[in-house]
Amino acid sequence: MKHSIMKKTKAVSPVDPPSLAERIRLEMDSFTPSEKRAAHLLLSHYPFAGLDTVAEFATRAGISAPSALRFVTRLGFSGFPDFQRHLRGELEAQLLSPLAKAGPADKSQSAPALASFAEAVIGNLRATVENIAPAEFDAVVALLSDPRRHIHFTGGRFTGALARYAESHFRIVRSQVDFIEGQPALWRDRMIEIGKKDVIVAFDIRRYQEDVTALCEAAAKQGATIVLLTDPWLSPIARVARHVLPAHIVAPSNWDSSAGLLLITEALVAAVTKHLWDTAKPRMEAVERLRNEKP
Amino acid sequence: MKHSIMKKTKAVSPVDPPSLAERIRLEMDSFTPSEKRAAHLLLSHYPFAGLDTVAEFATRAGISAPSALRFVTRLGFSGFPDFQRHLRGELEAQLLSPLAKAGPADKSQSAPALASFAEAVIGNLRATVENIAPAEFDAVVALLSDPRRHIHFTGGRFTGALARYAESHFRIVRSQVDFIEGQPALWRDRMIEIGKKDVIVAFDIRRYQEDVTALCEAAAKQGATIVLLTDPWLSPIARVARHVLPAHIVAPSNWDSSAGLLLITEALVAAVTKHLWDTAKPRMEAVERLRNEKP
DNA sequence: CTCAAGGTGTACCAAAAATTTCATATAAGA
DNA sequence: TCTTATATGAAATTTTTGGTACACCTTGAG
Repeated sequence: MKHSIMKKTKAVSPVDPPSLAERIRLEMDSFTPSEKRAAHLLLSHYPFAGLDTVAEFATRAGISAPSALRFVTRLGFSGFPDFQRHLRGELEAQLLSPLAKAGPADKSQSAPALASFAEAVIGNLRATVENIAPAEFDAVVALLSDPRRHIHFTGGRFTGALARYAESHFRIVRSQVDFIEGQPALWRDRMIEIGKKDVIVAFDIRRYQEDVTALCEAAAKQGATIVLLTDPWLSPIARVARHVLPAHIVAPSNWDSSAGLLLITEALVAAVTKHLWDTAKPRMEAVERLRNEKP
Repeated sequence: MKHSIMKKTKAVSPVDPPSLAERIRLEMDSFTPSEKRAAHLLLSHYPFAGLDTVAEFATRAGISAPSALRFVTRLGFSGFPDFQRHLRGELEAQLLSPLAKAGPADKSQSAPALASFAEAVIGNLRATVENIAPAEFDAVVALLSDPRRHIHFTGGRFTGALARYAESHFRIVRSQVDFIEGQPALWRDRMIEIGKKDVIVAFDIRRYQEDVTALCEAAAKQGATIVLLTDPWLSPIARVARHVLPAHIVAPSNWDSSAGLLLITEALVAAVTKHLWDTAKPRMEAVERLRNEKP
């Protein structure tokens, strides 16, 4: 009972944790006079008043150090440092949740390349989310969560890396996952294996690559389901795709930004992992175990 | 007299920005290696990392207590307690100004998976930008723009894809670019070629991979310059890295998000492309031409 | 008015933290 | 290559802090 409060160092429960302040308010009338003084000080400058030394805290509360000690002990802490740790923990959790904070104004001037680039990318992400129908997203999640399906990832010269990134995650979450190189010579023969049970997840943005298009068209002809991650102008693959998830890609650069594609990818990974958690968890544990037994 | 503590730290200027964090970012390149580590730790968990004891702070930063002391002294504080007082002061001012902001009423529940995931990622990007010293970023840009250097990209099982992504862009912008596979068997022999003229750009986030670390250590020993893209907890590679660019990676998922790493990567690509434009442009045109003449 | 029974503060001690010292390692300069 | 300057950490030292024992109040019941 006593120290049940402190275990919560990182529990990150969805509901706001019962702040210490709240508890103090509740128990206020059961406190001794000195304790009340301490409580009032703490509540009036919560939680900063408690971050000083005991001596400081006691003085400001108008009591003696031992009384301050007794106060925190009574709250269930094992000592003053323990009490402070808790306060800091609360503070950190509170400050981190609305981390949008983002310093105001001024820095834009000195804003180096990185900052302005980031703002553009953030704009892309927002626009990307806006333009994707939740239903479409959910449908893709359901598709990729179907254990009977075989999932193939592929992409172009730049986006191929994203396809790899996706594959390396899905490979752990579920079985029947692989990566197909874009060059026709490398997939021509595998195409015979592709059928209705297969899903192709293709990444393709402008300067659309003919070989990736060819791959998807061939697969579609065999009855495979195509999921396309592309830009707002839509890769020609869209013609044969069942699901299309477009991402905004324009950035203050000579190159396009793939951040939106990565966002969708990671969101899909997260959603599918959650969806398949019962089977994914053991798989992930098994992978961990295999990695750790280093010969 | 009693309450003097609360007000002492704030220089009640109407504009509050001279945050310590900002100053640290500015002076970053004038720091010694140990000081940089301390600075990175502090910035990545600002300001909470500094609220512990010196010993704790030093350990987490991977340096000794005296070095931590020297760091805060260098920042102009008379000692560690003084430094902590300042941090608390900033924190209090910051938390009190937009009072009652953080409405605990969160709509995250009703928001679709993609949207809430995007918000978290955007938060990560902002935090990432905040915590990278412009000077550090610029230094890396200069390094990667040096045509006499040979650039090698590498990464772990997930981040390897990002390294590939980086490589596929830089390869077009400049010469002397390649990708090194993480497994020791694949790079052992190449290591003889690595020397002072080489730059290793390593991607490594938690569940840090031993083989990537080994690669970097070996390369560093040969005199190569290491650039590290990692998370705020810093991969062990940081010990041998000349430049460290940390990205926030925590997302509402069972997996970490690499969006911050991608952001940095793309910003680097953009900056280097611009920097080398005179030589990059002809290269890019040549690549286009070669691609188009499809036999 | 006396006498418990908590409540509180003073004085002291032990523990922990901050800081200084100094030898060693590392990088810069000649 | 040899020096010199600088950076760094282990260990010793000093200072501060948290914690405790105990005596002194205060209060309320008999």
